[in-house]
Amino acid sequence: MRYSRYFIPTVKETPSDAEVVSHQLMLRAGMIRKLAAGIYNYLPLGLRSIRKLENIVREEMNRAGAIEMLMPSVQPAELWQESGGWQFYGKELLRFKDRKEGDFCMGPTHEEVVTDMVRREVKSYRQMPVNFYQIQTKFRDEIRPRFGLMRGREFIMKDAYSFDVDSAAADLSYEKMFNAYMRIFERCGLNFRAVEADTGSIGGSSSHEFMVLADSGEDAIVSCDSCRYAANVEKAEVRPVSSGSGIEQQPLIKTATPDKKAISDVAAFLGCPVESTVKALVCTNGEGVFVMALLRGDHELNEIKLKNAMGWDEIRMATDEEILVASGAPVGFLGPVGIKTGLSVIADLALNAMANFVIGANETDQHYTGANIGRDFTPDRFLDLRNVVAGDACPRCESGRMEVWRGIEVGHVFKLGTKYSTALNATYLDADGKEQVIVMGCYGIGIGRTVAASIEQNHDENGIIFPIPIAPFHCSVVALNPAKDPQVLAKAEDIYRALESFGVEVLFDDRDERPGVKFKDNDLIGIPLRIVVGAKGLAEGKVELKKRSGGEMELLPIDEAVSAVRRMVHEAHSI
RNA sequence: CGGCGAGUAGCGCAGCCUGGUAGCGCACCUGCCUUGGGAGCAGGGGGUCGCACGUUCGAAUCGUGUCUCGCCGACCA
Repeated sequence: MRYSRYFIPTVKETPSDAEVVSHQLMLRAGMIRKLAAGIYNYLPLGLRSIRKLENIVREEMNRAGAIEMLMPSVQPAELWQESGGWQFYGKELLRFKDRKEGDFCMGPTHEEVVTDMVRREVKSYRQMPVNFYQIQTKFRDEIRPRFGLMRGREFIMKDAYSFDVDSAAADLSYEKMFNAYMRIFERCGLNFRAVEADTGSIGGSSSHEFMVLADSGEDAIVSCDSCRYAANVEKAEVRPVSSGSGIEQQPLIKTATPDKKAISDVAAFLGCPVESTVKALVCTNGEGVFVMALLRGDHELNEIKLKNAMGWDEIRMATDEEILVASGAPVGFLGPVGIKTGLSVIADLALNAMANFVIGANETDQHYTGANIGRDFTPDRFLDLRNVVAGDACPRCESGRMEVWRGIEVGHVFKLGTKYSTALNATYLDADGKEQVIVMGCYGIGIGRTVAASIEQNHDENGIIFPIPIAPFHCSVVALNPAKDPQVLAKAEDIYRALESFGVEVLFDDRDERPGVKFKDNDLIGIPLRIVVGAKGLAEGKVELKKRSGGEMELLPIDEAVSAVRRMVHEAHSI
């Protein structure tokens, strides 16, 4: 491709509304342009990267036995009413009417459509297992789209749906997809983790998220430094501690702690470590049910664990007024000792190992010291309620310690079970002629988000550094002062042609621009390899070869430069 | 949906408080010059100041309403 005939509108200045680096760089590199909030044009360069990723995904999905198809982005309301999603989904589902006043929506996902297709066509156990996938545009009317392609409203997604005769077979389908995802993200050259995840509103029995490690990631994940355990913090388990014993119990003493509400202030005021305090938090399901959660002072409540333990659909922290009504105690001085009956108290497992701790006295400006479980109060239940923190012991192996990362969710695999097949009555006849419900799984990859995540992970102060497999071009050939030096232009053109004849995708920078401009542009758009053809080197029959990722610039004879590029591109594709 | 902030040339911004000819840098066009890391000089084009209503002799500037965008929060396969 000749740069002069292509379209790469780069910009020097960083657009003010782009916050994360991948968004800034995709805008600056001329890969995307915003059309409306969370809705983007994919310009030629951006599209090339997206297509590269799509093809990797296709190859691996096909290799894993999935079958490509394409479903509509506009979907009839009837299907969503049948699954219950029409009511459940809320405003994120963009709804509208056609000319005949019929209700439709833009598909935010395709479980309904694919299950409808399957229930019509798949009637026998002989037709399974089967797994359909598509690469398609989804629309979710996010409350707050942000970070460019990372969280758009319209976005490209690969989604796959497996259909099996029973849950053992479904487990196999799940495993195939899991392995395919590992290959996909490895081929993309990404530093990622597959983590256990909460199944959230989509339901189902188990799921893994594929997280690209990046400081700008919206999710916190943890992984063991010695075994393979890794999980989203939402889900990550804490290793149970053995109960403390043999410590002599101190008396329970009510102590004045004037105006000390935050647990760190209380600890500082009383001169004890935060680890010796217990904080009480009140949560509600928003429907009038409240619960008091007890945690060690320095620990953080994991609302999802509490929500799941309570069997609630929703959870939030109670407001100050609600707390006063539910517990009869003022915020900042809450505690379980002598608490209002009817408010259930759940203690985090860490409290098992604690003795003689500080805790709120349910009176303004008062805390207890020397509190002990069993003697002074008894929680209704002990549960794992807190977030894992760095350094925690691994729940799965003996020696491991947990590490904490930020991650960008680029893929998600779910065991769906029979949620949709039951709702939509997708059944088949087994070998005995008996009707059975199909067992499903669903598997998504955010295509645009993965490209953005790659940039998030691979960039420097000059711009993007694409790994070869998803780079829009493999190599650029930069002709220095081509308008003035026909010799340079001619040689550069030869190199361009030679590389293309070997299947290398080349961006030939034949523009009549100053060298500095060309170098800056080529760095910005992140082409992995660069050959510079200049008059000086050419006098010796040599050109420069440099990797965008760094390393030394090499001055090589033309033939050697060409074959080196050919070799590197070939190697990158044979992972 | 709550709190905060912003809408002035393609991009980044000043001007607004204190009403009176709409400005700067980058980008763009022409010419000269320059050519190994976003050069220089000269000239030039481009804006119903988000929209509507109001106050005023006169509104980018003051008031009211509205729309859009962003940040924080809640929310989120």
